[in-house]
Amino acid sequence: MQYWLMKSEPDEFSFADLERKGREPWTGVRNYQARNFMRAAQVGDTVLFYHSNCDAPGIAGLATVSKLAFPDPTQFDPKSDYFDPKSQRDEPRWHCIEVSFYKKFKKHVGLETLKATPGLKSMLIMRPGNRLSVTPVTAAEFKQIQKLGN
DNA sequence: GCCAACGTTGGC
DNA sequence: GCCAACGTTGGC
Repeated sequence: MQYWLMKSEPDEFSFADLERKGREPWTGVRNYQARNFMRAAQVGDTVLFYHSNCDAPGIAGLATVSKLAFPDPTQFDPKSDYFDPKSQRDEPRWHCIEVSFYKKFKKHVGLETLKATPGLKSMLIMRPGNRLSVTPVTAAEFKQIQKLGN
């Protein structure tokens, strides 16, 4: 059982959107490190859903991984923003996972709260300039964040 | 809108 | 394989 933090811009796709839809294929990740983390994700892993690039950056709630990594269909779609002409169908460059809504936090855990919590200073998301949209979270970090949210 | 950080690209 | 230029991310 692993824990992950996944970023999304709420203008594009928010935690409320996930709650409404139930599940969502996490397409459009075009960063090798983030892709590798998704390839490592297992069904049942827990996901911290982070809102980035918005008025109130922070963690809105929890999701779960509901499908193992599979080829991201948007890489083959010329009409998609995420189209990658260099990716071959028999050797797809990009993968995505499916995430499902799990639980809303009672309290939104804001970035400033994460920053103010000593045990969370090591989180990758805290690193200045970090741009990974998928990052692993340790069990200890997860426990603390869950406490903050409930 | 600014700007620091960092991944990617491409010339050499 | 180096590295400058460029684009993007994301907090502020």
